[in-house]
Amino acid sequence: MSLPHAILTALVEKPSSGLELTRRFDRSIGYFWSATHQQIYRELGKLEAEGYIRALVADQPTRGQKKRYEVLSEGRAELARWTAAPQDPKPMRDTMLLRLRAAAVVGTEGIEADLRRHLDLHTRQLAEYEAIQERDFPPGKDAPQDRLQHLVLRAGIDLETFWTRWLTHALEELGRLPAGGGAN
Amino acid sequence: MSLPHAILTALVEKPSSGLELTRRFDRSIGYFWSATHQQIYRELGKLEAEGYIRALVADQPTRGQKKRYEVLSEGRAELARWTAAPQDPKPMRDTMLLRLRAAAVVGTEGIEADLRRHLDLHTRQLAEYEAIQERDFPPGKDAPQDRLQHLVLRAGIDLETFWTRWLTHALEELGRLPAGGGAN
DNA sequence: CGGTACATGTAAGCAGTTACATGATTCT
DNA sequence: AGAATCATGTAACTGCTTACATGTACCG
Repeated sequence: MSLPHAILTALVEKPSSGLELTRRFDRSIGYFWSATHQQIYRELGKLEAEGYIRALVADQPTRGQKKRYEVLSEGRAELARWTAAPQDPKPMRDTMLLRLRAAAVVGTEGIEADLRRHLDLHTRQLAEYEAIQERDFPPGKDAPQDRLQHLVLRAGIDLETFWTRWLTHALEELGRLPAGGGAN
Repeated sequence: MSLPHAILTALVEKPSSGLELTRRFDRSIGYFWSATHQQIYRELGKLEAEGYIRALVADQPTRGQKKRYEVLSEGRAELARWTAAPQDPKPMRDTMLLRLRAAAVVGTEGIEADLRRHLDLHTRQLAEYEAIQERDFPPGKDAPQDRLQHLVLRAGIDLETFWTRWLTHALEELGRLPAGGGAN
């Protein structure tokens, strides 16, 4: 039940239309909670029905017409409630780790190329995060309101740093292996 | 499409019944691909129907009767194919990061306790991983067949290390904040 | 007036979660 | 015989993904 709250957060930060939200999810919020435009439109409908947000539009027509949504006080209250409520961390689910475990029994044939590709993708993502950090959080001045945003960005940077290091290490190990088939 | 391959991997490592698989997912494979017993039984049925695995049982009855599955050569081939096939990394989805971003606009009230709780949970998980490392991969001897398994375990250790550090840092930042309400 | 980009939506399907049901075995 | 545990399943639901549909505005 996180998507509605991701949308509420985005709308509190700045009232937007569905497509604007979609773009913002691609840029910033989507870095840790991705969503497609279909999910967003569906969820906007629900949030409006529940009285958490309100559409500002010249009423009548509905398709192709731009709608701008804003958060109502009930929505803001729900977001605050959700933020404070305890939630268990979800168990990790990572396909690459699973594939390496599978490679241990069926052989490492072919996985190296994809490890390299992932390393490249994570390296790019890391560079993107670091560019954002330099732009939005230059060293020296550190406004207290921005501390939380910076903290979240730093999680992204540290995670991508972890992946680039781990993938590099994995490629080293793979190169040192007797090559080809797995155990059994 | 990862669950069937997680199950195939587990079954290649060791033929098992549904419940045995469930337990092994709780202990080891589930550390990076969790699954409940309902998912596992459903998926075992599909895998059998597709001719990837075979049940060894005294035929007739079905409920309450223990079934042991083994992987057929088609299943092994499918697993090898899947392991080598390129797959894009899934965008991250983390609720705690989302909550912190929400806290930046609706206030940090109440989130600190859950950050502490998560720090505790991740600290325990890290300790569990390190215990496994000491038991299964003692320093010094390093059989080449085990290198891949160790690599995967190390990913778990490094990830939990990241979370404990980041959560500690987050709690420090939170304590240094003007307390209570967010921006706006 | 035809094409492209903008903007909002519908429908179908799949994967994962939660709650519940049922049979078999073992222990007292 | 009754209770606890082992073992296998069914059903309903929620959330996410993929593919497609429809309308509007603008540009040449």
